[in-house]
Amino acid sequence: MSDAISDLSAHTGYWMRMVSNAVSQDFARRVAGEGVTVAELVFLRALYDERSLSPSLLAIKMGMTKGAISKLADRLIEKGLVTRAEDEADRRAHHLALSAEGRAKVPQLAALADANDAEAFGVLSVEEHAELDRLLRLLVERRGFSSVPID
Amino acid sequence: MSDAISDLSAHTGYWMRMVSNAVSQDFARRVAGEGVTVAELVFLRALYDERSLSPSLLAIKMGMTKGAISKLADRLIEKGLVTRAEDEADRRAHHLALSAEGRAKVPQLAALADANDAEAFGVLSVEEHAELDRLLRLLVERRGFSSVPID
DNA sequence: TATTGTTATACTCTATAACTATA
DNA sequence: TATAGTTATAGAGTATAACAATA
Repeated sequence: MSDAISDLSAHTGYWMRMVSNAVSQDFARRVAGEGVTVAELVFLRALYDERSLSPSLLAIKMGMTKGAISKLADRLIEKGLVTRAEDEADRRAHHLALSAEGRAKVPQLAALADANDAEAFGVLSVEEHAELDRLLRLLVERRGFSSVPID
Repeated sequence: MSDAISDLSAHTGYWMRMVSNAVSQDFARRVAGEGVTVAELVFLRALYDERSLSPSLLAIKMGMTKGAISKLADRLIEKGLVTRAEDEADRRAHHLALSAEGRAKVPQLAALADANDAEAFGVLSVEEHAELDRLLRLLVERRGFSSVPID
């Protein structure tokens, strides 16, 4: 028929995608129960440590475009979790912040993230889990990956 | 302000998504140069070892729905890489197969996959790379993950 | 002119379900 | 009735660029 070529499963990237996607999809299902997507969770989490952030800063922080931030913000404002205000000095600038409801929701979402990670990687021994962490951080460091990952 | 909660970067899943998405996006860019998406590549690769496959079997093999397979097939037929034929015995059934052009393209795409994996994980030592592989396969096995991952 | 944000467009992947044709 | 496939619809993420308002 045709020449034998390397199977997709010969690649580390193949297994990495399989694990990452499965874990992310589990996570997406969990947070969907709280009425948000994973991207929205990251957005809310980024605002949790700040009084407010501009769309531009948030875009850099999340590794997304300004346009994507606008859409996300629209949805979260619609859900009552985020507020948008104009800057008084520079009237081009906006301030995005958590509403009281949004701020209350972040710890619940963080607990879901804890639970998801525990379930996903709890099948590894403590040593294996630590080694996996080390290797992943090593890759991020050596390859220069950045930005919060969004699925 | 608010209670301190665990940072997203405390989770293995966070780093896994970051690495996986970066590697997948690199890969997507590479194969885009050949005019296909990653999902299309997996589709073509699945047909490479067979004379033909039904949409149903392909859906199971790729972990996708029949509807998604239909759309993918439409695009690949449009690109001249795949053919669709009716079964003579059971006129509900279809046969999806690689065109000559499609069959010629798979080894090129496989070479891109090889190169992408080498670049992505070449920053690890041979031992570290092997250990990462082992841990990922362990997770797939113990958690029962399945289906080809599509980004 | 440059910058801040929003809006518009388009494409991919995903999921569900309605629908057609055939068995 | 059940099965094989296609088609329709909708939501989410991504990317690019056009656009309005302000500096």
